[in-house]
Amino acid sequence: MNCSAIPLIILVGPTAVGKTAASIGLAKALQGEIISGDSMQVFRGLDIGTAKITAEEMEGIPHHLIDIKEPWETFSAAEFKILADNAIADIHQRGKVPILVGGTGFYVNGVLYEYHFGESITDERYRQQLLQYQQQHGNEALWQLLQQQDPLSAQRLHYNDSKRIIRALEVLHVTGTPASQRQNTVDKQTMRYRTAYLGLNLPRDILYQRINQRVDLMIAQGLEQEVRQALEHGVPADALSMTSLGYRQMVQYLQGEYSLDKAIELIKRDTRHFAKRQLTWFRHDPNLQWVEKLGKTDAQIQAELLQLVTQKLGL
RNA sequence: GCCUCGAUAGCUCAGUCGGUAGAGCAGAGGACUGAAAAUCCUCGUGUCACUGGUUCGAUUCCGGUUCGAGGCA
Repeated sequence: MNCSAIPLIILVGPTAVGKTAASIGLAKALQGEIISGDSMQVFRGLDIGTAKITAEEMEGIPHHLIDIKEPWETFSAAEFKILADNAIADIHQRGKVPILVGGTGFYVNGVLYEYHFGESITDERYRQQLLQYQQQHGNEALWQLLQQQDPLSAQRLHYNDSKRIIRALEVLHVTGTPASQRQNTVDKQTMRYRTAYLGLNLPRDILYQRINQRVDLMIAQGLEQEVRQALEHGVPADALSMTSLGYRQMVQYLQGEYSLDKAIELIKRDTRHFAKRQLTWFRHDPNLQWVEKLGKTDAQIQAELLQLVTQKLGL
């Protein structure tokens, strides 16, 4: 699909860096609409723990791909790509500027670059079988299975990365072709849209401080109650949405695995780890232009972002 | 005041029968093709509290000092 004529702004950055606030400024200045590029804000009812933007904070700017799934449903990068493409086309047709904002690097890449996800291919039962096999025979035996059936994929995957090994086996099982053959090599020279790709960043220690503070704020806002309600409303404790930061630890706390203090500490730590992984993902993208927030006012940051957009897209 | 125990990585601690040290956590770097807030890989960091002594050599043994914990008066 060639959409390369459509202009797109993408704003990324680690969690808690301040993407949300910055995105509103951009949208206002550019007649934009926002598409959330976030794997967890798609779930209804998960507001506090995902730091979801509130109606007031939106300031009238339309937001897409937030609250589109129930918390017991699943979601994927491939589905995100389809929905995001549709939203971008729709926004563009109405004469507005699409702005993709989020921290899920994999989702962003699916929209930005040509990833061949293919048709829907999952087989829950086969996955369960493999999981059982893994529990009985261990990680290396599972890897051996892949080594026999798709040596190329096996070579790329560490034998402990059982999640990806299971996926590779599943792909082969369902489609009959090895994952290594279905996957294309991504050419980062070619972006699918006419894109201004921007990243917001802060020095690590300041970012970590903000994360710690934000977790405290989430607790004060009633994260515990939000998780309790989700569970009461029938969201399984092992649902995809409950594996995310904040929810996973709260569920374990509520199940009596450890104290609330311990849960808070773990949420902070795991969120710091997450921010670090996000940085690793974004850092190596040749198309991403960084804006350092340190020592600048919101207005200065805004001006800098706008300047980069103008430079790139001529908007 | 006396006695006992402790002082080793940012934190919690292990260890060296004398040859300058190691785990976990924190932290750093990396991977990522339909679970990605997931999953996985790699990696340091030290005046071994201070100060004398014994010794070829002391973080390790002995003495003293400081700090901390407990006990006895």
